[in-house]
Amino acid sequence: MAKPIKKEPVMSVKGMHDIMFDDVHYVERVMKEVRRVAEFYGFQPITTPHLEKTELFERPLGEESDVVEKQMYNLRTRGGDKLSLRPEGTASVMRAYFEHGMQSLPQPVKLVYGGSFFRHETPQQGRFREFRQVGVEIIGDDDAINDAISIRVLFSALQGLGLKDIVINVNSLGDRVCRPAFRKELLAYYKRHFNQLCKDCKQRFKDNPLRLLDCKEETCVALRKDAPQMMDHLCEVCKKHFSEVLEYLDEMGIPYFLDVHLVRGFDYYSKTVFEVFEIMSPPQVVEEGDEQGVKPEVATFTKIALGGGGRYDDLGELIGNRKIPAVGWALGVDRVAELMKKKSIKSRPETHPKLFLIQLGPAAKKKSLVLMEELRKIGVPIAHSLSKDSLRAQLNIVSKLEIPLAVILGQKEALDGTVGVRSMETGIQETLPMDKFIGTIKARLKEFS
RNA sequence: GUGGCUAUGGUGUAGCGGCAACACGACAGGUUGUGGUCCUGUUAUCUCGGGUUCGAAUCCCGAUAGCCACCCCA
Repeated sequence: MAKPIKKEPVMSVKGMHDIMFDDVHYVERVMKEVRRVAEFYGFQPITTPHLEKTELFERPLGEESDVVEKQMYNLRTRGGDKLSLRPEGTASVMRAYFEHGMQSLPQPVKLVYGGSFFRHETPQQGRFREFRQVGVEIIGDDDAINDAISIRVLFSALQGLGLKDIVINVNSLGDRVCRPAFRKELLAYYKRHFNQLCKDCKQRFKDNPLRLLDCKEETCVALRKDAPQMMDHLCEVCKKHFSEVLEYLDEMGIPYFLDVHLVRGFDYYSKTVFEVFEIMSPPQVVEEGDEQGVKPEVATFTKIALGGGGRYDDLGELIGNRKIPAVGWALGVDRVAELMKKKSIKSRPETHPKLFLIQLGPAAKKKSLVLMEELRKIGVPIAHSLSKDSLRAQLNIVSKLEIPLAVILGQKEALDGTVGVRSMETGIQETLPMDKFIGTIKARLKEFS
């Protein structure tokens, strides 16, 4: 009388997704393109572990920051070590820099990295708990040319991926010399207007005052118009640095906007900060006859944040107890991949097979294993369905896959030492001796390329 | 963490209190080696648990999950 127990099928973890089929090619293409451009500019690849000591992230990201406070996947080992799944890449790369004595290499050290990162937050469009980032870091030199080069790589990689409407917003956050004074003035200003702030901003006022500047609430936007700007408070060093960055960008013809309200999430940034966006066209009229489809407030330009970064001259001290200037950025790979797909940009060069290998009978099946390997060696992509034995079922698949040539290797052919080559379009089939097959097939394939 | 919306085969949907339907896909076959069409069959305890009712996929409550937005961020 035992009640049948219904087992819930095991599902993937919330916010962590399977990436399948062509989507994998998109993700890989983004990673590869960034790496290709970066390596051209002298960056070297690095891969760091997914798990790090929790403390590596605690100070650099800001112990009050949301990421550290509630978004990190923390775990404790049997030995009692506190570890975390990495929520971002810069701290790890910086750690590696010190750990492997990269100070003794010619400076700056230029590194490119990529992989999965983890944040425990509520998933929504374009934001998952496991997400992929690719990024670069230039460590050990404070010259503004490094800021510019890093942006150069970012921009070129996105262009190389076929994204045309890329815009870079830049700003300077000042440094330890000038930012405290600015912060004080900012707080004083907002203290006077505290009552007009939205609920969230009242919280920001306490936690992260710089963030007051990029609230989207109407009253706060109005308020910030008269708010003090970092730009007016930069010290001489920061001012010079920033204007040099802009000069280099001008020189390279990289389009950018000065966004004086741009701030970034992590504590470790100083001086230059930037974000990269794709400008989306105004939304099209939804469909004819759907009069309610167009909302006027939506009919403006929208932009999608793809990545961002900046300079972090103080991070070295937090991680390696040495002041090491650095600049870098990270790109949201999943977002870029999604965007490319939406824009019908190809994920990879065409490798769709033009040949399908059909086998019939045990002897042919074995021979086809050898034949496939020969084709692979000469670089001919091929499709097959070795687990199906009926000729009809196999031909059916050839049709569905829209493959122009079927190579038929059956019991008879196996005995004769021949293969049949059938054109799916015309139905014409010729029989080739096996030893001539490899030579002939290359020529035949040219018809379809 | 806070809110809104949704939940029917592998996928996309219909049914809105009375036998769960359709399309696509997948698989098998239509007399043992020649495809696309066609035909047949197979593919669902209507997310789960309670309640209302003679009767629930349908109405109500709860759970769970997913999506979207806020916060935050890439």
